[in-house]
Amino acid sequence: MAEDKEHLILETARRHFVQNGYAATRMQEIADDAGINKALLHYYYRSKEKLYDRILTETMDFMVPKIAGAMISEGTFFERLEKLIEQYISVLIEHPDIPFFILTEITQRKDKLVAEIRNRSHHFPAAQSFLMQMIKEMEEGKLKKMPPHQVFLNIMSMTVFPFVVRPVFTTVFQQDENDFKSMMEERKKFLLEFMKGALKPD
Amino acid sequence: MAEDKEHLILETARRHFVQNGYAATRMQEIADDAGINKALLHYYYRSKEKLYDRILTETMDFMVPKIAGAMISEGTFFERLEKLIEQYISVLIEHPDIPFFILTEITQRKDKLVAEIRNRSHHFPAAQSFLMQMIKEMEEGKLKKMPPHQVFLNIMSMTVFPFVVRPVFTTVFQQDENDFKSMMEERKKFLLEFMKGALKPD
DNA sequence: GAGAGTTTTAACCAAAAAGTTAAAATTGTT
DNA sequence: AACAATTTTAACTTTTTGGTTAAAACTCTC
Repeated sequence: MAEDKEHLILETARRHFVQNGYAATRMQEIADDAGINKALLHYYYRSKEKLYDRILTETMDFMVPKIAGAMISEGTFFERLEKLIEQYISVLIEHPDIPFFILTEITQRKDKLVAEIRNRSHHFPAAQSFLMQMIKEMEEGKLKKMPPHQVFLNIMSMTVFPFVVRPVFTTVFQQDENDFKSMMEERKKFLLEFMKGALKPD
Repeated sequence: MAEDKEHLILETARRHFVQNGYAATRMQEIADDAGINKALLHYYYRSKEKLYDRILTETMDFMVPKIAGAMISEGTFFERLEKLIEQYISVLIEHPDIPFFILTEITQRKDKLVAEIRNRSHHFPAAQSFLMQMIKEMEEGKLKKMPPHQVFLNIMSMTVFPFVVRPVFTTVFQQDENDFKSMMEERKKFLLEFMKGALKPD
């Protein structure tokens, strides 16, 4: 029972912080939502900031290895790109609020976020190696020559952005969660084909 | 002098709301930053919410016609795409915080935002017409056949997303504002070429 | 059933922030 | 100079929110 409540609090807090950000999250609401009282909240987690820090750290612990892991596979550039897109979108379908969470708190808590990113610098080589292979295959003529960082930005944009705008998107186009999910499923294959077309040498 | 102060307050409030969002913005900070006192703030704008609403409305009045206007030009699909990318990125270079602002307040004030979007439904045909031409040229074989809404999402992603992640991006890659600006300038031409490669029929 | 650990109750405190007020001071206009 | 409009001053109230406390109640284990 004890760890149950402790865990329940953490998961409820996660939902609130991730969906609403730090400033807009109320301790009372977390308590109400978890069906417990504020006193217990502070019994387990001393303060709002400590609770938030824990969520941020756990989120980074979860996401960074996923992204990095998706970039360090073996094979040709397109084989690696396929894994990256496939794995990345799959994780985001499961956790669609995380990109927005990370972005929301940039302005407020940029220093904290950047520190968390820097703490995980051992994952940086994954992105490096992915970029290097892109550059190599461009030089070998297997891919059309273009600015690698712009291409990288394109890949990131096209995978992550839909999840960032999801709340507007689904509302404006009157989609439900399942419509969006299946559009993102379709998107895995589509994005790879799209990138192949764009990067194929003339 | 009178309208000066009124205007100064509005512009200062705009900066704060746009950069920090509603919840994290303090009326006192707006007053301090504008070099006036809180009393005057309420003398002109009755409450925080009214002030915020005004900023949101003005922002939408500014952005929606810009985006729509960029989509309704004449010419071939690629001519129209060129204008869209060129105009859209130019506006965002001038107002890099706006995409983030709009996104930040989705979760909190989604209803307000969606209402503001719906109020401007007379601009929807612009996007419609842009999509229609894409579909037409796909059917004529001038463009490779692919899901039009996915292509549209790609265009939006690649134009807007860089501005959303700009704060992390510049920090992590130790860029300054000018580095970012020139990267976005380069991006105008790059994106068009990229899209041409991706959409060219085999 | 004794005792440790957990949870609730209910009231409370302190700080932050929004908002109000009234009088005085300043500025602009004629 | 007189008057109206603007702006400041400074103290104040109210609301919201994070955080605390102490006692009681409950639960689980031995």
